[in-house]
Amino acid sequence: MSQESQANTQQLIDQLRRIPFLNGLNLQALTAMAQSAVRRHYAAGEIIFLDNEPSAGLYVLQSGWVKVVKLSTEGREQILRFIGPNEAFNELGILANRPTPATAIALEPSEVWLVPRATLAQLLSEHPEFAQLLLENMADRVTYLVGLVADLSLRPVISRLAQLLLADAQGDVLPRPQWYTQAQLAARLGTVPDVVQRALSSLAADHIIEVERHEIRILDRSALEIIASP
Amino acid sequence: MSQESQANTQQLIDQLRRIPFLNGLNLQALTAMAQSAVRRHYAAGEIIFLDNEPSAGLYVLQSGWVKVVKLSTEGREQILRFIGPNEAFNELGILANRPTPATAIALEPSEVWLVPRATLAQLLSEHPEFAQLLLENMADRVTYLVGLVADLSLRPVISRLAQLLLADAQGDVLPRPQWYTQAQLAARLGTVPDVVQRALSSLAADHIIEVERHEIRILDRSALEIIASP
DNA sequence: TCTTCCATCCGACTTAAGTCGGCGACACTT
DNA sequence: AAGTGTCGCCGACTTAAGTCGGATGGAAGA
Repeated sequence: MSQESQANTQQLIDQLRRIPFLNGLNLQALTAMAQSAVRRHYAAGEIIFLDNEPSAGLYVLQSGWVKVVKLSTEGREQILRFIGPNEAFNELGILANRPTPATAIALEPSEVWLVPRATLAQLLSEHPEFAQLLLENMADRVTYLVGLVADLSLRPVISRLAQLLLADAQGDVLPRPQWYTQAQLAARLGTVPDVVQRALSSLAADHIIEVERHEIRILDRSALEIIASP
Repeated sequence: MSQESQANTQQLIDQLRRIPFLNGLNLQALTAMAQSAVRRHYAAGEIIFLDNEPSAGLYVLQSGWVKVVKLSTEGREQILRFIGPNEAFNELGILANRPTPATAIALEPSEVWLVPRATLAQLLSEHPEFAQLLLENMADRVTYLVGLVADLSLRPVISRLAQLLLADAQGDVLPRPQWYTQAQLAARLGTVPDVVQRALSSLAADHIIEVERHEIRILDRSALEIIASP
C-alpha cells in the first residue's frame, strides 16, 4: 500500500469515528471499512445515486454538500435531508436487497467515500453491537420522517419555514452557503420558490427576521416560535 | 401457570410466528416473549399510547383494528398506517430511550398483546439475528415513509386516492369495515372528508369506480393507474 | 316503532398554495 | 468593462384544497 493511501486510510478512520452510529466499533472494524472504501468526487449538480437503484453501500461525505431528494415526474423535488462534511448517508444501503429509497445529488463539488456493501454485511454479522447502533440510527430516521409527514400534511408553509429557521440557525443567524438558494429552501419545505419568497418577506416586513443573500438573521425569536408552533 | 394462560401463551406463540420480523427466532425466544406479554383490550376510539410517551414495548394486535396517527393542534390527523389482526406495531418501542413517535388509537374493540421492553432488550442482546430482522423491518418502514413524504408533497389528492385504491383493493374491490369512513380515508390521504367525497364522486361520475358504504369497486383499472401515476 | 346520531352528500364560498411574465441586481465570465 | 445567466423580487392570476351550512338517509339504540 502506498504512503498516500495509508494516509488516506488513517484520515478516513478518524472521520468514521466521528459518525455517531459507528462510534463504538473497534479499530479493527473501522480499519476494514476504511481499507475497502473507495473515494469519488462529484461536481455540483451531479447525481451520486438514483432512486430505486440497487445500493452500492454506505456513503461518507468528506467535503462539500449533498442533498437527498425525491423527484416528481413534473420536475419538482422534495428534499429529505442535507448532508454536510463528516456525515454518512444511504444507511439503508448497509442492508442487502434494499434499493435506495431516494436520489442523492451534490450541491457543490464534493468528495465522498463509498464503503462497499459487502464489507458492511460482513461487519454486521461479526459485530452485534454494530447492528444495535445502526438500529438506533434507523429509529431516529423513522422519528424524523414521521415528523416530516406530519408537518407536510398538517402545517402551513410559513409555520414550517419558521420551524426550520429556529432549528437550523446557529445562535440567531442561519448561514447560507452558495447553494442554499430559495429554490433549495422551497424544495426542503415542500413548496415552490415564489411561496418561500413571499413567506420570507412577510416575516421580514414584521421585523421578525432579516433576509440577506448569505444569511438570514432572527430578530424576534419568540414571535418565530409562535408562528412555528401551530 | 393456569391452563387458560398456557393456552393463551401457545396461541400467542403461533401468532408471533406469523410476524415477518420475528420469523427466524427460535422457540425459546418466542416463548420468552409470549410468557412476558400482557393482554389488554380497548374500546373503539380508545387511545393505546400517546405521541412522545416513553414506550412500553412491542404491541401485537390479536383482534380488531388500530390506526397510528399524528395529531395537529387544530384536531386534524394524519394516519401513518392501519394495523390489522396479527400485525405488530410500535417496533421503535423495542429500543431503549426512544419515545413513541406517534399515537395509536383503536378503531374498533381490539385485543392487543404488549411485550414489555425489558424482555425485548434482553432478546435483542442474546439473539443477533433478531437485530438483523428488525433492521430489515425498519428499512421497510423508512422506505414507506419516504414514499409517503413524496406523495404528500408532490402529488394531488386524487392521485393519492387512486394509488390507495389500487394498492389496497383485493381483486377489484376495496372492502370497507364499519370504521373505514370517508373521514378515516381523508386522514389517511392527508386531507379532509369533503375533498375525499368530491374525489370519489368525480371518479364515480367517470365510471372508473363504484362507491358504496361497505365497499368500493374498481371498474376501470387502467384509468385509475393513469390517475395514480403523476 | 320511533328517535337520535352520524356518515354522506351537495352547493357556495374562502384561502393557501402554485403559476406566469417580467424586471432589476448581483456574481461570474470573457 | 461588458456581457450573460441566475437569483431574487413583485404583481396579477389560476387552481387545488379547505371551510361552512345545511339536507338526506341509513343504522343503532331507546
